[in-house]
Amino acid sequence: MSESTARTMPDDSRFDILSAAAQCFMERGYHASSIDDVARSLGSTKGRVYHHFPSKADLFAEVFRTGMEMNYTAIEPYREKDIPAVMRWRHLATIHTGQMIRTKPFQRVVWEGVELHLRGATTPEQREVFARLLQYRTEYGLIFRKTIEEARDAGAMDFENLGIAAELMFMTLNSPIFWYSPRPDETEGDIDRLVGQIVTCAARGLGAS
Amino acid sequence: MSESTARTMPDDSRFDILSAAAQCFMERGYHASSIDDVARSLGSTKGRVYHHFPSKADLFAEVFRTGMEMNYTAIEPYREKDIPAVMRWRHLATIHTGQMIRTKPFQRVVWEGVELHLRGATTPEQREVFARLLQYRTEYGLIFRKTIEEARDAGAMDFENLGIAAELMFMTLNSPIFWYSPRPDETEGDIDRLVGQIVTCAARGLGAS
DNA sequence: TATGAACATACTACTCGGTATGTTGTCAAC
DNA sequence: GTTGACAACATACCGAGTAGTATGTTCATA
Repeated sequence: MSESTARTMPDDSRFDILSAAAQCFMERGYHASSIDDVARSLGSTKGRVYHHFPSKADLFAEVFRTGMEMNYTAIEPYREKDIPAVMRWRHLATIHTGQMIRTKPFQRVVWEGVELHLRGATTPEQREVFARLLQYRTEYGLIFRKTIEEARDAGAMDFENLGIAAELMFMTLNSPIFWYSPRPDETEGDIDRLVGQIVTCAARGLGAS
Repeated sequence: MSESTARTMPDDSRFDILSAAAQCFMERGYHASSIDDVARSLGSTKGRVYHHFPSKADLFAEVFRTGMEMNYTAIEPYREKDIPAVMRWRHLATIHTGQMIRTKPFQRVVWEGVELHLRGATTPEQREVFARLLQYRTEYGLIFRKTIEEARDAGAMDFENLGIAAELMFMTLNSPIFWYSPRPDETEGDIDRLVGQIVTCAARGLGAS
C-alpha cells in the first residue's frame, strides 16, 4: 500500500470525516453543527459525508462508538491486572484521564451523546442504536465502579454511597473535556503532570489512603 | 395586591416564562428548544414570549442572569463571615451545591451559557451581553477561588495548582445538575445528606484536613 | 370611551437534513 | 485500448421546522 493510494483509501477518508465531525460537534454541539459545517471543514461537500454515513445521527453515533472503543483499547492492559484494587484504579484512572485530554473531541461527543439520550434523541429506531452505545458506556463505567468497590472492601478507600462516589469520580476525571485546551509549548510531561493532579484529586475524594 | 390580580401581574407572567424556558433549555438544550416549545409548555403561544423578551438569545440570557442572581443571593450571608477560610468554604460550598439541586433548570442553563460563549454565541451584539454575564459568573467563581487560596495559605488545605484545583472543585459541586433527579419520597433531609457527601468529596479533593 | 398592555394569529424568510442525479477517476475484462 | 461498471464524490433541489414580524384581539384602566 503506497503513500499516495493510502490517502485515497475509503477507510482513511471515513476516519477523516469522523475526526472532522468530532471537532465540529465539540466546537458547536450536535444541533448547532450542520452536515455542511462538517463537510466544509473537510474542504468537501455533503455528498461525501452522506456517501459514508446514512444520517447525521449515525455519524454522531459512529463518533461516539469510536471514542468509546479508544477508551476500551487504552485500559485493556490494566483491566484484570492482579494488583491491589487501589493501585489498579489509579492505573485505570490515569489512562482514562489521559484519554479525555488526548482524544478530547471524541470524548466530548461521548459526553453529549449521553446527554442527548437522557433527553430523547430522535426516532425510536435511532434510540435503539443509542441505547446500545449507552450500554457500552455503562459497562465501561462498571469497570471503574467495581474497582473502587473492591478497594473500599479492602479498606483502601472510604466513601458513603457507591453510586454517588462513582458519579463524582467520573466527573472529576472527565472534567478536562470541558476546560482543557492544549498550549503551544506543552510537552507530554506537562500533560502527565496535569493528569497526575486530576487523579490525585479524585483519589482523595474517594478517601484513598 | 390581591391573590387574583397577582396571578396576572406582568412580573409573575415574566417569571413563569423564565421558569418554563429554563425547563425547556434544560431538557432539550438551547438549539433544540424552540420558542414554540417554551410557549406550548406554558399553554400559550409565541406572542406572549416575544412580548416580554426581544429574542431567543435574550430569553436565554435572562434565565442565565436569574440563575446567577439566585446564587449570589444565597451565598451572600456567608461571603465575608469572619471565620477560618476552610469553614467559610464549607458553608459556601454547601449553599452552592444546594442551589445546583434546588434550582437545577436555571443552573443547567448557566452551564450551557458558558459552553455557548466559549464556542461563539451569535451576533457581536449578543456576544457583549454574554461577555458581561460570563464576567458575572467569573466573579462568583473568584469568591470560591480566593477562599480556598486563603485556606491553603493557612495550611488547612493542600493542592498543587490553584486554577486546576478550583476547576475540579466546581466540577464536583456542580455535578448534580447532570445526574441528580428528584425522587418522589425525597425529604429536605435527604437532599442535605446528598449535599454533605458532595461537599465532603470536594473538600477531600482539595486536601482539607 | 379610548388607550395601551398583554397577549393570539398569520405570515415570511431562511436554515438544514435528506435525496436524486450528475460527474470523475479507476480498474477489470475483452 | 476501449468499454463498462462501480466507487467516491459534487451539485441541485425539496420539504420541514423555526426565528422573527406584522397585525388582530381582548380587557383593564384612566
